[in-house]
Amino acid sequence: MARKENIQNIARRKEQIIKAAITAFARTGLKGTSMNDIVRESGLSKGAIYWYYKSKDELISDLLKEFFDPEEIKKVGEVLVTGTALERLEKFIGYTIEEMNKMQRFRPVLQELFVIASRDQKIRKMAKRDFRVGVALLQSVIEYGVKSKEFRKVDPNMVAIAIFEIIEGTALFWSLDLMDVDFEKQMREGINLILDGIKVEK
Amino acid sequence: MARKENIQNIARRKEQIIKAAITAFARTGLKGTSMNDIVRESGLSKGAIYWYYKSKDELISDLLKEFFDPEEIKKVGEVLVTGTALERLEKFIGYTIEEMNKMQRFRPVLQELFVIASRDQKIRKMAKRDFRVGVALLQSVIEYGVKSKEFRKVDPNMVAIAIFEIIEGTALFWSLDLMDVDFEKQMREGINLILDGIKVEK
DNA sequence: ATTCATAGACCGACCGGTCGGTTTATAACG
DNA sequence: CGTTATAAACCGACCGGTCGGTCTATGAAT
Repeated sequence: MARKENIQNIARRKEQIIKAAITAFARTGLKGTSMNDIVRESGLSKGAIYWYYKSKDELISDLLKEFFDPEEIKKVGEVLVTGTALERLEKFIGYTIEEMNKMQRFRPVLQELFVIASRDQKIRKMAKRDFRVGVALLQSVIEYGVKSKEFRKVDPNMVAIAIFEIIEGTALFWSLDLMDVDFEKQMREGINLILDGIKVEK
Repeated sequence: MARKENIQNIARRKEQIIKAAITAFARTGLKGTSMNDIVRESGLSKGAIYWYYKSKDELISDLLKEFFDPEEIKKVGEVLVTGTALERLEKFIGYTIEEMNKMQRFRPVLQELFVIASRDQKIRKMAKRDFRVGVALLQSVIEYGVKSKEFRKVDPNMVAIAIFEIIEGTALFWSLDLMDVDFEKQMREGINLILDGIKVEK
């Protein structure tokens, strides 16, 4: 027999290509980036890229998994099972801010994926699943707070979505450099505004 | 004498082209829509469109003014000078919801403009000016509420931005069909959550 | 141990087609 | 007739994708 297929190497190469693609996409947008741009950015040849991905669409499909990965947020959920509701929320917010900072450069790509999602049912479904996992996570923390009498009786789903709106809204305004204030501060204070309204006075 | 330049007619034609462009862009995106698509949608010829706009970029530039028009929001400001702070806010929210419903079909175009704005300084400046006018408006209402003792002492700028985040966040989730609840209800309740926290108890 | 055969990994010139934009022809109207 | 307005044919640049070919790791045969 001849040379064996090196699965580990395939994964490494695909990662190399995806990373180059995200960088290029962040710079010039999904449609504005040609395969030749990705070729240049990756340091590989066009033939190599088409060896691993049979089309630009397939490449983008793979890239989507990096952005809409419910598994990752589920892992966060596992950590949110100790402490008061407020402490759990603080942990969640801390994680979110950390993640946002890490992804800042690629935020325009995510925003563009939202646009595509509004036209493409398949992508919209991925975004929806991701959204639902996140909301469910926050919702469970709010529910816990209501049960432990930290929060007054509220609709946990609605509150969870509202907090998510603050998070996504802050990220949007931040990526457009609309606010003069610090992104982390604005996000924390925005969420606290909501929490102030549902906290039970001592 | 030459035929008189019919300014009214030019404006009508331009509007016809812009309207067709927005419709086409909403369907297939800015880059994904060719000039020929716009030609088809408008019912005019390519020559006609290039008679009124000398490039696709110039067309998009004109289109931007429809989406980032500070004058329009300023008009709303003029109406928000009577009643209690809460009544003024209610007026503002009502106007926002009405506007969102009207623009629903074109929301993906706006979202796409945000993406472009994150890469294009000129467009970002337009978005920023629009944002600032809106925030200033909301902020003045909050300030009024603080002065009239309806609201407790809060940072009006921060609260205004938070409300805007709820608005934009709801619009985003709505356009992606992420929420199962009604968009208007979610938006109102999200904002009320914030207001509950800053209202002075009677 | 050396040679050979095979298939995975990779390269870059090239192709058909589409794009934004231009030019040319013609109609409408003063 | 000259000007304004519109339509249609056309252009070069560029795009996604292909394809013939090269290189290299590895098992089989000698």
